[in-house]
Amino acid sequence: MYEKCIYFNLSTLNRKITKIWQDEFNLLGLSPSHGYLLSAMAEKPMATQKELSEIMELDASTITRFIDALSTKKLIEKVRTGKGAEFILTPKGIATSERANQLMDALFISMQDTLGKTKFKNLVDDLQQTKHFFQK
Amino acid sequence: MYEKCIYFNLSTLNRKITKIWQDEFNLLGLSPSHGYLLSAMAEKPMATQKELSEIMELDASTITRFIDALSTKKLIEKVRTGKGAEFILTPKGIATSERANQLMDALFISMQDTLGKTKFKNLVDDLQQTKHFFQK
DNA sequence: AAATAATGTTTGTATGTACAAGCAATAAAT
DNA sequence: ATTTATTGCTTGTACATACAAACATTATTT
Repeated sequence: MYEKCIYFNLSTLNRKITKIWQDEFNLLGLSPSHGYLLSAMAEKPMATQKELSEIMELDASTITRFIDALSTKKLIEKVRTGKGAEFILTPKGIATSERANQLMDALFISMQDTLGKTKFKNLVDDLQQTKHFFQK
Repeated sequence: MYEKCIYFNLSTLNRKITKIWQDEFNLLGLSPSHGYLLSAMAEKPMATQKELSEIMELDASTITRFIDALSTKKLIEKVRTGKGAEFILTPKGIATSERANQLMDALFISMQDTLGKTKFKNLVDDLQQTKHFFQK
C-alpha cells in the first residue's frame, strides 16, 4: 500500500536490518550502536565526545548515554579533562572492540552474499549519497 | 568511518528522513506512523488489527498502541467484535486522513525534486526489493 | 458438552534516540 | 578582574517500537 513511499520502505528495512545487527551484537553483550562507538573509540583514541557524535552522526546527548553504558560494563574508563573528556579502553574493552570489528566484517560479507555483491554496493552507496542531501 | 556499512548508512538516513516526516506530520498533530495508520484505515475500512499490522509491517502490539492514540485523539472509534475489532473514522478522522494523504503526496514530490526523479525511484525500488530478502 | 488448540488483542517492560534545558569550564570583551 | 559568550557535556523527558506473557474469544477435537 505504501510501496512507493521512501519513508515507509526505509523505516521498514531499517527495522529488519537493525534486528539482524541486534541479534548478532547481543552475542557480545552490546547493542549495535554501543559496539560501533566502542570500535570508534578504539580507532580514534583521542576523540572527544563531540567528535564521536560527529563520527556516529548521533546527538551528543546520545553519546553521553552510550558512554555511560560502556563505562558501566567496564569496557572503557572516562577521564574528565576540563571542558572535555577522554577515554581509555580497558583490556576487556579492547577485546570487545576487536570482536565488534570482526562482527562488522562478517555482517558485511553476509549481506554481500545475501543481496549480491553489486546490488549491495549500489544500495549502500545510494544510502550514503542520499544521506548527504539532508543536513543535520 | 563506517561508509561501507549498510547498518550505519541505513539508520543514519532513516533518522534524517524520519525527522523530515515528523516535522511535517506534527503540523497535523500526529506522528508519521499514526498518520499512515489512519490513512490505511480510511482506505481499508474493514481491516482488523492483524491486517493493519501486516499492511504497516509493524508488530500487532504496536498497532494496539497507535489505535489507542488515535482513539484518544477522537480520530477513530473502536468497535470490538468478538475476537477482533473494527474501526470507524470520525468526521475529524476522515478529514485528517485526507490531509495525511495530501502530505504524503507532497513529500513524495518534494523528495523527487530533492533527489532527482530517477535516483529517487531507484532508491525506493531498491529499498523495497531489499526488504523482501528479510522475513519477519 | 468439556477440554484443548488456535487466533487476535492487550499489557508490562525494555531499548534507542532526540530535544530542550541545565551545568561546568574556558575564552573574549569590557 | 569581572562580566559575558562560547563550547562541551549531562539530565529530564518524551516517543516509536519490539518482545514476551497474559487474556479473550472462537474453532476443533474428544
